Amino acid sequence: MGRQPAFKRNDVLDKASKIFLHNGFQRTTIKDITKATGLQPGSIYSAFESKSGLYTEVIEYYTKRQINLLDACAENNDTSLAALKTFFKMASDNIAQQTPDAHCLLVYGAFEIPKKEKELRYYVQLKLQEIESRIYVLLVKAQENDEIVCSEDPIQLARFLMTLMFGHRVLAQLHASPDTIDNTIDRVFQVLEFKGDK
Amino acid sequence: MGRQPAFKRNDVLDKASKIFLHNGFQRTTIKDITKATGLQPGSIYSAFESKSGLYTEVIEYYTKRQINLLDACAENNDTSLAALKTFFKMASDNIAQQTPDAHCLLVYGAFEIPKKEKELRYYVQLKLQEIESRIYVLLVKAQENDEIVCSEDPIQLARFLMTLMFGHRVLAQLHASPDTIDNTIDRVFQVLEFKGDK
DNA sequence: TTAATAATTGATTACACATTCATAAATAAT
DNA sequence: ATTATTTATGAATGTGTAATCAATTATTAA
Repeated sequence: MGRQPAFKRNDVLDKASKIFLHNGFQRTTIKDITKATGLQPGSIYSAFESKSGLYTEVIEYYTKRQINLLDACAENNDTSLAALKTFFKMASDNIAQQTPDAHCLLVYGAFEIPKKEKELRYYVQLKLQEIESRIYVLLVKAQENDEIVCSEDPIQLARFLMTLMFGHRVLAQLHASPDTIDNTIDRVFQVLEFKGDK
Repeated sequence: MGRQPAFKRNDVLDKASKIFLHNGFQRTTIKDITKATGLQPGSIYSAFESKSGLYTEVIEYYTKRQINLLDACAENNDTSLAALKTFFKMASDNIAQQTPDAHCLLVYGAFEIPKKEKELRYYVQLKLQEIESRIYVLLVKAQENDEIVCSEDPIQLARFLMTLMFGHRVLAQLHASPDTIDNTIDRVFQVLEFKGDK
């Protein structure tokens, strides 16, 4: 009973995520959201409570998509190592090509969400850890199959890969050249693959 | 002729840099600056023209200090490799200890300066390149003295180190654990030192 | 002393923006 | 049809803040 919502929640999240990804949390205005979605402020507030509330759901939506991407890599590659390489290569291609996906909502948020928005900041951390733990799982599998060096702690390796990815997200903001990015990736996987002596 | 300024420019820059480092460009208000410096808005505007103008000078001031740090490392270490290690270890200690210097004004700015502030963003890029080129010089020296692997392009190595540092600055925002940071550094210098087989 | 110049003061202005709310419109149960 | 319930509308509100400016104070040259 009652009037039907005139929008699909995921549509709004999708459009909002694109805007947040481009302008960040602070510099995205409700007006931007209304323009992109065709909704009025009141509708947005009744559906998401606040700008922070909307952002929280966008983060959830975004992270799900990233994890789906990682899962797809795991399915479509023969080895876990290949899956990881594909995942990182995809990200770096986006950065090199300066597509909208060059940026990461979570890394962006880590810098940009106001300090007083404690829950929001915490949530970002949580979501990055979710991604890290998926990478960890792939690394463990890769070690079990002797695809990568086994003497290293996979927890530390996962954090190393995350750190690399973070660095790339900074490069994305700086419009770094494609070869800088590729080169860095190659170097890091050398570490994993134990090929210091190439 | 005319009244004397009641402040030393560098004092203002120093105090402002601490605030910008903590709150970023966007969330630092002129009121914050007036509180920290004891100056009134009018004085700040007549001295620095605008918030962006002040920020620009702060960036210059900050970068000079970073480069002085790097130069000091070069002087106080026997080898260029040791100098680089010391420099990165210093930064990572700040991150691990969560000191104010855990954050980098330039990396922070890369994410956070509004896109329309084109000159400011460009300036940040420029300053990061200045730091990169100092690191490049040290890497070339290290190669000349066979301290690190010679088969690699020192330009790419410098960018690799910068990327690592960028990643660390993200970790700083996320309150990463000290051992995560140290571990990552060790791993990267393994690459430089060619010790895949430790 | 006086005039010319420069810096300081801080209230004021103008604007951007998150959020609200009274009113209107749609939907479903009775 | 009527009523109850939910959603949509968009103008209005309140707040925070970058920037301004007329009045004031200090400094120096003549």
